[in-house]
Amino acid sequence: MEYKITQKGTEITIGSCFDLKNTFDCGQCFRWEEAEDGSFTGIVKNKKVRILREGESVIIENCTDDDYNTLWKSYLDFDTSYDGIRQELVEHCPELKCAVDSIDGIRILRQDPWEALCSFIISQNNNIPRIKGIVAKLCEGFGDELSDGYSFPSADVIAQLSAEDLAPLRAGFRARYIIDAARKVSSGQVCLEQMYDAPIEECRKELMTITGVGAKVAECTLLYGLHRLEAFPIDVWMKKALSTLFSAVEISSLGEYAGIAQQYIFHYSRINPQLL
DNA sequence: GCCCAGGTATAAA
DNA sequence: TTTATACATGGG
Repeated sequence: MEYKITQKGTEITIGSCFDLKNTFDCGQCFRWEEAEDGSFTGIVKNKKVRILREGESVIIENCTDDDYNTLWKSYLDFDTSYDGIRQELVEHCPELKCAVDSIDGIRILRQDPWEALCSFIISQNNNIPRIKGIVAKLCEGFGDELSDGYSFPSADVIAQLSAEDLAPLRAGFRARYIIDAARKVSSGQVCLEQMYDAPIEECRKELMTITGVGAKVAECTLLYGLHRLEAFPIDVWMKKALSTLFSAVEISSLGEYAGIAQQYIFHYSRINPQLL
């Protein structure tokens, strides 16, 4: 992806395959906030940036050449052609065309696996505004203080705490799940690092040894935290959407990009609730 | 007040 | 192995 450093920040010519709102506000992440002007501000690994679109360009403010190459390029997954994947999905599975066409510019971010695991534990039986609130309180309470904001606290830090220590988060029954996850990750009982390329069935099984991590949270962790694009959250809701909207689509036939297909199916059924 | 949130643990059928 | 319920909390 072509880029240049200007006085505005790092400027990347990307064309159409990056819609900020559809990417940062689709439920895959919980630490990006939209401003009135449509720009988004977020913190990743102790770095805070503001991102905006300007025509064919994406501008990342407060982003050095080094930050771009070592962090943001990967986080925003700029080496993956999402237009290509869309095309491939439709060719592979024409039934998906209406869903793929229903939303534009979604990218799957390469988030930190621990942050994704923790965030999706918090997300269970919860709504997005409150999930964001709990995650923010977790960072403010236990993350490192940065010049302007807080980092996401490490599993090692959370592992030292008890469920009572998390009471200020108002996370309810999820507090003990967060602690259990942190302790298993911190001790190495659950090794997130090796899940980038271990057989996905083994990864699922290992994640689900954590209390409070079921099929859905495990799948979201794999998809959003470990960039396993073949991961597919097969929950009750998605089964229903698939069977009513896409009876011809077999989950197994969605192949290596099932996780991305799922994003389109989810959005399509959201804007066509009468079909469910 | 009431319903619900891209769920999961636990206890019965 | 499949099917109900409780779960903590607060947004709409």
